[in-house]
Amino acid sequence: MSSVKDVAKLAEVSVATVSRVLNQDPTVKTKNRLKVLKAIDELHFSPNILAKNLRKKSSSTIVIVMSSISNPFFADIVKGAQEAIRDSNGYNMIIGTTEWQADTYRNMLRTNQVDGILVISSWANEQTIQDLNAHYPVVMCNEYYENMNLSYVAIDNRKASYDAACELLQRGCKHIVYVAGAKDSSSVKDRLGGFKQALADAGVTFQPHFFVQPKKGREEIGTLLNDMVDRGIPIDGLLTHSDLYAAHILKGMEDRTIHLDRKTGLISFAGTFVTQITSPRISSIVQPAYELGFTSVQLLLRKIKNKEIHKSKQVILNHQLVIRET
Amino acid sequence: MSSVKDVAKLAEVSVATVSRVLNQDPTVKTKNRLKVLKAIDELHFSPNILAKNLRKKSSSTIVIVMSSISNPFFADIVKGAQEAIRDSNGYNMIIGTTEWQADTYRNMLRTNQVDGILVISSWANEQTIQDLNAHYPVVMCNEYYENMNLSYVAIDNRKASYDAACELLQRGCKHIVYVAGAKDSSSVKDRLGGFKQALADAGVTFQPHFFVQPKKGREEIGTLLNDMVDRGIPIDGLLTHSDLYAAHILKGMEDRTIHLDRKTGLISFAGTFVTQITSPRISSIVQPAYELGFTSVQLLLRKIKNKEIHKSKQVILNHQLVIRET
DNA sequence: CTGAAAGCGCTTACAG
DNA sequence: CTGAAAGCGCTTACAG
Repeated sequence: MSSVKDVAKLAEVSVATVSRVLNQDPTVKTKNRLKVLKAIDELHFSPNILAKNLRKKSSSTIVIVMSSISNPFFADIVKGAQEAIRDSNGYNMIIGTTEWQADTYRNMLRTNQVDGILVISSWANEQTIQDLNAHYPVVMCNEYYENMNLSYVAIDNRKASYDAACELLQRGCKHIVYVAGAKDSSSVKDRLGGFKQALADAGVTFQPHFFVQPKKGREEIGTLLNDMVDRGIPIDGLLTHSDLYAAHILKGMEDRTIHLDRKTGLISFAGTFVTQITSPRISSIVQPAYELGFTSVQLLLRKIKNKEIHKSKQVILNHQLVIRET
Repeated sequence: MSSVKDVAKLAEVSVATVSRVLNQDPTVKTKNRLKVLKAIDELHFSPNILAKNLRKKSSSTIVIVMSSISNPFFADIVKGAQEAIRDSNGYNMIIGTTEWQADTYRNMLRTNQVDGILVISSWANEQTIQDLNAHYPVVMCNEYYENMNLSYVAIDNRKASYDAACELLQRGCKHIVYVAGAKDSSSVKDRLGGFKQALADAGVTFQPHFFVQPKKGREEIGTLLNDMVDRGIPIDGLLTHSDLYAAHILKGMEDRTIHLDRKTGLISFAGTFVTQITSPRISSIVQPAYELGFTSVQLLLRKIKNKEIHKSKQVILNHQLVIRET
């Protein structure tokens, strides 16, 4: 419960000197420094961060917003982010929830509760991001918006999707269903673009009814696909936006005639642990989740430290096509 | 960038009045209130939370500590917690990481950055919890410590484990391997206790070499179990501390002679989505993750609001044995 | 019902 | 190298 005042009194110096010791100001004479350190120790003093941030108008804290905490892919990104924070010496990170509105985050930034914001995936619309990005340090991870001088870290989703589609086409798949993500984010668009491109390059016509976008949740996929099977539409390949989609498809298809293996391929994004516990194990475009998080935080911290709000940088990390049992 | 001072000037009242309007003080005359509200609107003012908390010595924020963000069971708990926070009108929640040391949390509590702490699972040792619990509002979720007047929410792990073991015994399993959690937490102990009790009640001797505790990570389980199989030790049932253990066992055993189905049973804790995407689907003790989180936050908020640091309450929620395909 | 003033616990020009 | 003082943006007794 002690404050700098108490420490100052005990150490027989001014509060200014205490503050200087706290902030490693080299001008403090060793003798005084030692006295202060001793007093701090005796009183079990530690500074009030609230007061410090209020005064300094900065918090050495970033907030990371995730659309869904239960997605294992995001969890891996967070691990990378944590590591970068640990390497940052002095910065902290809090995890915000999507429950909070954009206003909450804007306020946190405005009042210096946090110095910057890392947006993982598509939590907010373009307008919101643009608004935040104009005034505060923002980095997006995994998704992006064009034409707004935004810093982001992602993979080349178009290329990744193209690669996956080529793999399926090479296996001889002709009737490939594309299961898109629920929201119309950049990754959803880019991946669909890459998929179509691969078909076109292989001389295969893209059939609109092979495009499936479950807007209401994972359960819907099963229904949608089973409908297709029941209507006699042939399916000999699938490319899905997420591992969990793929896992649910695998389960949903189990008691149908369609059998998903290495011939009738199933490839998913993003290669989390989920792809390793299903039977068969799911082939996937593995995204460097850890690096995505790590690099994003590096970018954000650089922005904050160098006060480069209006300087943006884009980093594209490499993906990898890993063939497992589908 | 405006402050109460700016608002006061524009509304032609004192900052005290502005503050009163901000805090819904009913004594402010309607005319003044309207003037203030208008000024707030015009200036796009919103209060600086840092300054407010510093002055009020409370933050209306709780922090939730999780041992692992990537565990789907914990993610479900967090969802419940979020819902309770939303119902709380006015409280916020931040998610802390295990990276932070106990000191960080103690400091957050001491300097009113947060009003209370919710500890999910076993993040800290008994001494740390006791220390925090003596001075600040603490609630534990999913785990507990005895003899320290601690509030917690959990299931009856002993009973749950007993139930699961009985199911296996009833199926005729004689050689049941028990795969314990890595840390020696209350749930790990209680579940082992329940398991042993069930064996005893059924007249089956507990064999120490049927107790497996992978301390180094999930990968170890496969090795440990395969060793047993290779040494000719018969296994006709398994009870595991987590869904992920079970999922990995299922994969690890695939190419062994042992086949895990509804006869040679496999039952896991806690029934997350993981148990539904494996083949076969894993039977499990389903824990009410959402309710665990929800109830924990309720308990914590009550403690904070009523300033009942030294009054503790324990809530035991019901578990459920769900038989799927193992 | 309202305002002037003190204070939450820090940091930082400024003067010496 | 150090201290007195101002100030970050709020809230809250206190007096009127």
